[in-house]
Amino acid sequence: MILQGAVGKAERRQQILNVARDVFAKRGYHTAKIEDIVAAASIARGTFYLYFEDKRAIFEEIVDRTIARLGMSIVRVDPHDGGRTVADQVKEQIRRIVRILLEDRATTKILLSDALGVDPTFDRKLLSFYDEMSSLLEGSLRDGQALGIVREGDVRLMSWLTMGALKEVMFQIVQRGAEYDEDKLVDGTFAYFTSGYLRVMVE
Amino acid sequence: MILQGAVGKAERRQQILNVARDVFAKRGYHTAKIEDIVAAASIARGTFYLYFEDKRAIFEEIVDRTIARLGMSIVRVDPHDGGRTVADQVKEQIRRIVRILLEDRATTKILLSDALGVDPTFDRKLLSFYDEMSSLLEGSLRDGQALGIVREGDVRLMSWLTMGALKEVMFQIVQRGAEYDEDKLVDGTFAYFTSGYLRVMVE
DNA sequence: CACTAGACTGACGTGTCAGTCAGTGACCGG
DNA sequence: CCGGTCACTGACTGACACGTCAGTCTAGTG
Repeated sequence: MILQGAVGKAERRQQILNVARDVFAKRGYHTAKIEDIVAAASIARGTFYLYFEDKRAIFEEIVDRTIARLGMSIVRVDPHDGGRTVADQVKEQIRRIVRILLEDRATTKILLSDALGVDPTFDRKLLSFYDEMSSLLEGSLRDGQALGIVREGDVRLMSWLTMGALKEVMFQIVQRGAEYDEDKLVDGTFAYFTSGYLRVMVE
Repeated sequence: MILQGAVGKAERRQQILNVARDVFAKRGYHTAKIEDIVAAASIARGTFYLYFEDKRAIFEEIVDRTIARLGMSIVRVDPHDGGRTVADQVKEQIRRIVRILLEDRATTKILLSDALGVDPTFDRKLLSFYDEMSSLLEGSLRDGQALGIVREGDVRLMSWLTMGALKEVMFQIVQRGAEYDEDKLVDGTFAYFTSGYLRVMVE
């Protein structure tokens, strides 16, 4: 049995990953130097490269993890679910997304402010993730329209508006390090989707 | 009277500015090299530096112009305006913003995808611009609540949701180079703000 | 034609970092 | 005690792109 000097391989890897996440969150991808990461992790420059291919690779791994979790969290709303109303299911959907994003604020900040513009290949990947999310949402909205629980109108536009609204709120919260009651957040957002906010005679 | 060889100083400056805007829009701030800009403008490296301090300066100038125009376009809604309903005024507000952003798509793309993460100082500037916009909106929403034309609820949250929704739509449109009928866009967005889209029993 | 102003040029010097690699010491099995 | 393995180190290298500046070219002027 081998007793590592200080830490095992997997632990070291995880440690570097965590430190790098914080550094990226604090300084942004381009401003963050490998030097900053290794200094913060108290390891030598070379050690970093024993665990990660290069700067981009570690960044990608950080972002990928959260993207994957977000992707997994999306569940199709089932209008015929006996126990739960559509409203509850939508709320739960919002809650799941909010939870994941607030759980690791550093990564969320990276995802929502720095991840775009790192590298053309990576950009495409991220954009297609958003596309996928958006398409899923569009599909749901179309189903909803068929069932009469979603207002008529351009579903693509609606899905963009919805994604953007959520993204911005999460960005603002992590950006400012603000605490926000999860229920208030979910309910407020749900109310927004349900009925907007402007109460004004039209026509 | 002096007749310049090919172009006057002001024209040259403007030419470089336009070319740089396109290059930034296409490649992103960090990927775009000064070399790309001067090549596209068919000028020498040195010439660039006769007109602009450095890369950051020209980028800032491009973004600043649009930010300033956006800032100027915001008009307070006046509920007691004889001729125009609140609804019309809000629609017009949306239309003004959409117009400015679609008028120069290249700059809009830069503003909404690359401008963050360029430089800590610049980041702060951009964030405080968004803050300002958001505060203005919050104020209007509060007024609206007092008048009973805006639903009760957290105005800060509402303003974030609103800004994000608009930003995302504009981003998607310029990102994809999609054509979108201005009226459909304005009406669709307005409808979203007015009444959301989910038609579902609550409680 | 000689001279000047100033717009323009592009080879060059320089700093910055990402990534490398020869070397060190700890530990282990024989 | 010795050879080997393994995690780790940090000085080093090379590429890249930024910004400069000595020099060119052209159009106006006397």
